[in-house]
Amino acid sequence: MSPRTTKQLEEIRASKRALIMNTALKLFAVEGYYITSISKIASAANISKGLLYNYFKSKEDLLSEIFHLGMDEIFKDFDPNQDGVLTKEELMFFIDKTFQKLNKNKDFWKLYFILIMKPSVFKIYEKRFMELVAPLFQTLENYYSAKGLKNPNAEARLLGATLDGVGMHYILDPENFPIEIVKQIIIEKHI
Amino acid sequence: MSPRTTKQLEEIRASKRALIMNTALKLFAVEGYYITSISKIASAANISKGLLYNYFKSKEDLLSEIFHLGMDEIFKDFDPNQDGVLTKEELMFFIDKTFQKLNKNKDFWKLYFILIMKPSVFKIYEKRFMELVAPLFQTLENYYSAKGLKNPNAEARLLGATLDGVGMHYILDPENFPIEIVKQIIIEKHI
Amino acid sequence: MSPRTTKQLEEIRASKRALIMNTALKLFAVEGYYITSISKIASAANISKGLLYNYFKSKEDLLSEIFHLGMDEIFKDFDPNQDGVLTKEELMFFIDKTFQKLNKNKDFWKLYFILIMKPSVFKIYEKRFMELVAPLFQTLENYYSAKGLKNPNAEARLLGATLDGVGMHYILDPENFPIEIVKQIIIEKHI
Amino acid sequence: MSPRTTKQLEEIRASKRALIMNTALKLFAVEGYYITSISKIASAANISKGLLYNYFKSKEDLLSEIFHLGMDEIFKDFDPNQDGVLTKEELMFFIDKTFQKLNKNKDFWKLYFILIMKPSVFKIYEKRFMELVAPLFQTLENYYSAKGLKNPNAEARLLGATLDGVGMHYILDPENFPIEIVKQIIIEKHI
DNA sequence: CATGAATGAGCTTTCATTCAT
DNA sequence: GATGAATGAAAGCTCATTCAT
Repeated sequence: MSPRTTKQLEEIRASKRALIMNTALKLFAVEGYYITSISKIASAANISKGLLYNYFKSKEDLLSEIFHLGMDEIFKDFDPNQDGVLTKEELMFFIDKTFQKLNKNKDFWKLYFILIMKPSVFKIYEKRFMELVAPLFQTLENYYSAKGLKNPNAEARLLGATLDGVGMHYILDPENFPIEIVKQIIIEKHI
Repeated sequence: MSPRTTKQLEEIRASKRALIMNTALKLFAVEGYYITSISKIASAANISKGLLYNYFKSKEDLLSEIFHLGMDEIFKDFDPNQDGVLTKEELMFFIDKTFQKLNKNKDFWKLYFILIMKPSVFKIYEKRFMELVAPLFQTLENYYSAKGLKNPNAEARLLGATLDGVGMHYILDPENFPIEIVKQIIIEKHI
Repeated sequence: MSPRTTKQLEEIRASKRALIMNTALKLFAVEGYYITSISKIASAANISKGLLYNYFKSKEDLLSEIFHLGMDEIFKDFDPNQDGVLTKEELMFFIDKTFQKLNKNKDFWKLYFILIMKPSVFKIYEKRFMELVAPLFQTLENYYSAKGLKNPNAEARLLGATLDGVGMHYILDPENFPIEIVKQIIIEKHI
Repeated sequence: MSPRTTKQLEEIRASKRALIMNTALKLFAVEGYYITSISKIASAANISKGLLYNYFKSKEDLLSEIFHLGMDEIFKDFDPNQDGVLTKEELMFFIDKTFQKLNKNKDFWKLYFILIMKPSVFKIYEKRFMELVAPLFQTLENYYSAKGLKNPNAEARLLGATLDGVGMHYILDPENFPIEIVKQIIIEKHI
């Protein structure tokens, strides 16, 4: 009789939004962004095409929302006390956490690797990406600097690249990649 | 006015084929595979769309040919004497060579990173890829084994992943990435 | 807390109906009929899309209602005593009144000119339109006939067309069109 | 065997372009611009949708091309010796010619009246339109000025508006509108 | 060998309309 | 009376591919 309350509506919107984003994330990661049509997403989420556009302005917007949300979630707890100082234990914890996240969000990371290489798309995310990643690199650099290494910046860059490379290889072939031992070796070499 | 000899015709075909492939490689790397239309490739190569189909049976085929040729070229001299034994000097040379190639073929490597992550596409190339890469990994593993390391396979995998990660980061931001110093550190850490 | 009386409800309905029609008229005139979506009208009128359909059974129906109401209002006082006889003063008054109305209802007249040319739409309104306009033309014809002119019908038709043409030009460029002087000339030429 | 000559291609392009424009003009005039879908145009012209986009960048572009070509053709011989001086005979000739053109290009004129009132569209054509029409009005003004009339500009504007109004009414109801007699009366009143 | 007009399937997107609440 | 989530048909447009020349 009476219209739904604001709270009800918000719940509907939030849960449907999440449904669409999760469905799309999976498809984007498994099939690729261009291959995945709006129709496919809609029917996989059991909604109409039209409704999707009620939640997202465009296909690109949907991608962008997924990516930003993912980045925020992934990076949010890499920011423990923000003092910029890293102990040996903290760095070990950081690396450990990285691998845990990789395991828990394979779909997102697959999308991340796909997107990060997409020329036209990377520019859109570059700024946000740099904002999130820059402090991380700085902290790492400080760590290596305090350790007395000659090229702390290069060491930090190398660790970042190594983690990305390992992530890529692991995601491409999760069954055969010796992820645990590799993690140990990284800790030995880079701490 | 005499008809072209078979040899001349073959030369024309070969050079036109190369022209198309190089044009497409550049566009694929810079703009992306889906964005790049056959029309664009044809007009960038100053030929007609029809002619392109005279050389490649589909857009996907063109991509595949580029990728395979690239892979073959890139990997062909990583196979020096095939004895499977690597000295310290040879490994250093190998790493050095890897970075040189990265620099000389940025377009190809960009395409390589894009494609390798594309789920639907990777499967097509997986076999050939593994054939090319497997002996490399084996040789590396032997090297680390001979060196007495505990986990030679993981060490080999890690070096591969590290090189890929560095390649990715370097290609994304060639101006700022300290490629030379990173190379030195890799040599220190992994040899 | 007592339920609203029937009369109150009727008032609410009437005023909301008018609100929707005025909002839509403005948007139709300024943006065009097809461009203006139901959503836009609803949000401009601060109501829900659903409610709009409580008052009008379709977009076309809304347009039709606006147009009919406008026509009725515009033409209602062109029918003073219905005796079909027009004095010179009455004709001057008529022309004057026409221009006044043009000024007061520019939005409606713009819509009128747009719609009158729309083939598919004109047929819908043609009958009502003719019913309203025919007596006017008849009266004008009688006037010219009484004045002894050779082609009273053509004179009446010409005056009608002239007023429409002037209306169009005035609405397209209200700042520069010398409406007052033009009115005087029309009076001179056509009375 | 050999590809078509440039001349052949030009002929194909020109005739197909004209076919599309004529088909679209008719449909736009009879059904309206928005109602007429690209599919309808294509199938009325017996070509595929895709081919239409080979000749026109967009639906709007097609409309624009039709309108501009029409305007140019219509106005091109209203520019006899460009001396800006009009004799009584020339003005009569001008009015006569106007009505002839109206008759020969009813479809175009219908489209013209539809478009000229379309808010969003008129702005696109305004400039070209003004360039074509302004000298005409100037010449008319000079004529009335030379005749010693008090308000030559308003007289010119009125004649323009009258011709447009008559055009509109005639097009809306060609069978019943006494076009010939009306023309005579206009000549009497405005010359 | 070479051309580009032509096709048509399939894409993203819009929007009038419905209906459970 | 009032809401807005949901639908689905249809729109404009793109593009890999074909084929007559």
